[in-house]
Amino acid sequence: MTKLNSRFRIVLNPKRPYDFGLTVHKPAGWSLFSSFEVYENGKLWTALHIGNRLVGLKLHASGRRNARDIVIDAFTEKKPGKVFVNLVRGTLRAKLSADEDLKDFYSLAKRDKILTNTLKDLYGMHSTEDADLFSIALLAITLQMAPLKRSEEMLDSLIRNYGEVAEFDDRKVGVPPLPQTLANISAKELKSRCKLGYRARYIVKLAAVISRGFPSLEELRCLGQDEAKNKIMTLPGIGDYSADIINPGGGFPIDVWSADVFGKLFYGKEPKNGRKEIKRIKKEGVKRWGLWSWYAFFYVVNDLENLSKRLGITLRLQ
DNA sequence: GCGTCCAGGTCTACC
DNA sequence: GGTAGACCTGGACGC
Repeated sequence: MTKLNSRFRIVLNPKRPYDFGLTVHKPAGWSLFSSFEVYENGKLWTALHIGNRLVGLKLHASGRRNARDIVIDAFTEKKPGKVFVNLVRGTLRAKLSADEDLKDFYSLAKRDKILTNTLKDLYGMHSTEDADLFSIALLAITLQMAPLKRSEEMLDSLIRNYGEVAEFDDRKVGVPPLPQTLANISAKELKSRCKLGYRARYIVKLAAVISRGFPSLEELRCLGQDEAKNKIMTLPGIGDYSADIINPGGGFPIDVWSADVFGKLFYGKEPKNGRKEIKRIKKEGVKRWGLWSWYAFFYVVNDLENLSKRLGITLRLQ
């Protein structure tokens, strides 16, 4: 448990449209930085590592509905200097996509029979960047070959057993372990303590590779979508699907579940064998939405219930 | 209660 | 370059 008693405030003025609630607390239940974060009455308490320091965050929106700022109270163990405050500001500005312009995506979505149905519910929702490469890679690996409930149990167990707890503002938020922590744990121990199965050896190898030095999410973003994906796929246990989840440049991560969803949306029926149809459905999505494929995926899976009603089809929820 | 099947992929060996 | 088979665990299902 790390007590974070020093506090400073950052205010971000995001590019409009920007819906704070939808962006930091996605309708599909995706967390911003940690599965242990808390969202109550329009406020989010979360935590992550920035520049090797644990930082607790309390975020809320302020101002008129169409001109709202993001107000962030940041908590650290020791009083930060000006350089660190600027680092936190820049990091959060990027991770919260405060400078992102969605004009081209909305222009595409308004002309698309599927996406146009999502705009009413999700207008102003931005995709956000995960806390760090290792955190999102852990999520991707625990999602492999497991129902969502089991994936959540594996990830929660990793955080409870090996993660850190940030205590600030009368809240406690667990954050995923650092790669250097898991690089020194045996796969056997990890497997039995966190019920990870064969994924344990991937995670230990992955932790070793990242802790020895690997481009950060920020650096991968600068490489461009294809080059970043090729680089990410060199990581142990990370294949095509997981790389599309991790890639900060975006991807179209189709697995068996989403193959059912997009199969219905594209062809009107669920594929008979989802696993065999993944390639075809992925190709269709990328052809249809191009550079905005990730955003299209993101808007569809966060609006399944409403899409089901509007299109008159049953889309399997997560 | 017990056995079998299989799930929101990836890797490896083999052809 | 393509593909079958192995890989953990736990819930669903049939008996």
